Amino acid sequence: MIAEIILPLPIYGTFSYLIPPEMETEIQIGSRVMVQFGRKKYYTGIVERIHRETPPYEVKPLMAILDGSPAVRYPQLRFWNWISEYYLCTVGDVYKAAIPSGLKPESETFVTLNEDYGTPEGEKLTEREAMVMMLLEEKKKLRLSDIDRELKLKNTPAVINRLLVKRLVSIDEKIVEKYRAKKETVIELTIERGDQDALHEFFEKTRRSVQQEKALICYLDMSHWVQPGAEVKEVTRKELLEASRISPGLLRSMIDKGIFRQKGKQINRYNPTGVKTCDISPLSPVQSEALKAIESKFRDSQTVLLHGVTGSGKTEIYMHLISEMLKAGRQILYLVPEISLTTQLTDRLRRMLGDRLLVYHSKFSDSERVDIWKKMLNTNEPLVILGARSSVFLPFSSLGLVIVDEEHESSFKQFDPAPRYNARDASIMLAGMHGAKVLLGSATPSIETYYKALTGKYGLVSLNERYSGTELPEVEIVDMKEQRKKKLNSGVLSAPLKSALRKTLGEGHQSILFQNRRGFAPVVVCRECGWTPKCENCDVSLVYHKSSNLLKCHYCGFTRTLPTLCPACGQNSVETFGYGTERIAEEVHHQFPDARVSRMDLDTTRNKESHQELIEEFARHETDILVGTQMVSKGLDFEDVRMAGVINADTLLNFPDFRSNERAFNMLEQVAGRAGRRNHKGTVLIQTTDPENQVLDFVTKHDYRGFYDLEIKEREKYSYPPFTKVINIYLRNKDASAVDRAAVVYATRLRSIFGNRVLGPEKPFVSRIALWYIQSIMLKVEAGASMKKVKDILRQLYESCAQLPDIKTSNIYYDVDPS
DNA sequence: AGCACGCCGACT
DNA sequence: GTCGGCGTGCTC
Repeated sequence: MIAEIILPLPIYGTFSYLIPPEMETEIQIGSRVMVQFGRKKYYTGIVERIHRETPPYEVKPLMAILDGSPAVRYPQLRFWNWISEYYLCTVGDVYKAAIPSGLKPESETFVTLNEDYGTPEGEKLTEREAMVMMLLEEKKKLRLSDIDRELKLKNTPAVINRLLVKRLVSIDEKIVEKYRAKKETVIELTIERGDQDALHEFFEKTRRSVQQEKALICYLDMSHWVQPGAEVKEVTRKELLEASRISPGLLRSMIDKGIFRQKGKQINRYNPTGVKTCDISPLSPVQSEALKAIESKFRDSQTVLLHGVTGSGKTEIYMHLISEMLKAGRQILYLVPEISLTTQLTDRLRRMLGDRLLVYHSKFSDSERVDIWKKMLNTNEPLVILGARSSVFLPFSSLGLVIVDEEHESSFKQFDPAPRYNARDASIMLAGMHGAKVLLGSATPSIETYYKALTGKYGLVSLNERYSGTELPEVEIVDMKEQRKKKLNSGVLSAPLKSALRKTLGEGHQSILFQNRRGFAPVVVCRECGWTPKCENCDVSLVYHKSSNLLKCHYCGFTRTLPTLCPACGQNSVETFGYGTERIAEEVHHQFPDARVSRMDLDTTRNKESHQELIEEFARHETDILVGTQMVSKGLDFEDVRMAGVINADTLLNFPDFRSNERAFNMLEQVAGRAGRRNHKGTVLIQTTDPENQVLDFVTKHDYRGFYDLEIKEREKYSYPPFTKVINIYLRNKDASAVDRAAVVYATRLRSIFGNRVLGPEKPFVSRIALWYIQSIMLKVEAGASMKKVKDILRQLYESCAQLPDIKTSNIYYDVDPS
């Protein structure tokens, strides 16, 4: 029998392996298997299909089946295939993204120094061989990939092969296990429960030591040992040490005395220990009406859009729906943008759900993710998964409901690497496979979603009233041209923004300032000759970061120092211009020396906790003014925030693509939503040089519908989604002119099939990233057209062009439904 | 994506 | 000759 195996590679199709007879009974669809691929590599693959058609080539046997039962459920495999077809990538790409790497160990080549041989005197080594030997003498054993990285050599395998022939090194191919089960030490008494005499004896033994007695009492208390009827509760070493405040040495001596014994126990990381759950708060009349409406719409539509203004209490409605679905015994997927996975939301859900809540996102360690995966595989219980985009891949057993909060968020779309999927749309497909319902929630629904809701494809429920009856914030547009003319602004802060900050500060409230740019100064230029620092790998200018005194590339991470003398003309005339969050925070601090100013952007939230810490500090009102990027516009709901300022709306409004208006409107509405929650009307100030811009007008009036009506006309007029489907085709090459030629050829061929549905080729916004030159072609197909046909044509076209000179050396990839 | 293989120019 | 760089093709 033959098994078709999905491997974690960007190659189309599956690979056939022979199932050894002894594995025939054990193997199942979805099983994890270890296979040899090529001469030396071993990969973990997934069984997609089992059949008896012997292929016309030689097949290798499966090495092993890794688990007793499948690690991937059947509906998931269907889902993977759908993603790979719809988003035009390989199933291997989907597999790579879907499963935590701890579940897919693979082999690595290790190189060891051959001690017996040493370095023979007469033997001549080439320069590169000598370098490898030097490194090995220091480290003895290295991964092949480490040698590559350390020495920055090319073609390392060739060097290693020669050393191998000279018998100076040996290599071995080892399968590296990345998952570590978490172990915990549990403490228990060495006696039977109920043996009063023995217990008494223990007290005698510890009588001379206050500390030891304390430890014993503490244990008895924590384990409910002497409570009649109560079950003995497990006490971990850590808990006991913490509660009794005894030293580890003391515990050790009690173990030696034979009072306690300790044992290791594998635990699951996800387990929140014993959280008490409490009832959910009742809904307001408006909310219950909305809930009823949602439930009734679910009768005819799989997907319902809940359009509710900020602060209308959508979360409470979600909670009631979740509770109902749990009662029905089904699982719930609650999708949120990564950034809104704050403790605020998690704690709230935890209080209601206790350990029926599992949280899953990218800041978790891989082993933690494996634990959640395993937990879900081993259970059919009703559970709630709260997670970011990638949680659509978890092994649900019976999904009953998907909630996509902030459904308009572009971060639900993955852009790089493949699979370039949209978790919102994918989750709707996934729900379909499980017979589940989907609730999309947003204050500013995406144009596509709202269109589907208005045309009846989705059910629509609107919540127009804020829960507490708070009015929406007052928005003021500040004309920066006028400010500049009248010389009213100092730096980036206009007079009205400054006075609003002062007023808010004076009243003891908090403010948020939004600027969509990190770093100190985005423009660095030589006053004399116009030289400006560029990234060596990308087609972008470097941004000056003051705290590290470095010029940084925001695309590939390249850095260099800020030169004191201009590298082009040698003059002492390099200057920085423009404002990033770092500089704004500095300026605000300068203007308001008594205010506590904090900054929240990618640079200040690099590690797992710092994002949380900044938010908590802000929540405790230890910060008066918070300056930040996108991050400050999401999931920060604090009562004390009365003012939100947008430093510069221009970049937002002038972005060169069809979603620019939508993005700007959503962004600004969202920033506005931060100001004035619960009974207090807030103020929003938007600085711009284009105060007449229509988008701003709609933001001022908080008029989503007005914005939508205008935008949908534009989309129709210029044939953009939802009236068409967009597929962006990217070509990548390290050679700039080759990629240009390839793109022209490709676009010409596309045009001969699709006519004026093809736009481009053109250089994307950033036309070179990490040494790759990029060209893009846009394909717009009528919404009603058969996507299967389109995709078949694209695949055929690719195959017919693949051997053409410049295309052959280029990489081609697709972005379906770009965001 | 790796990885091997084979071609080609540079250099002893 | 040998070394190192790089393009090409294959992997069940």
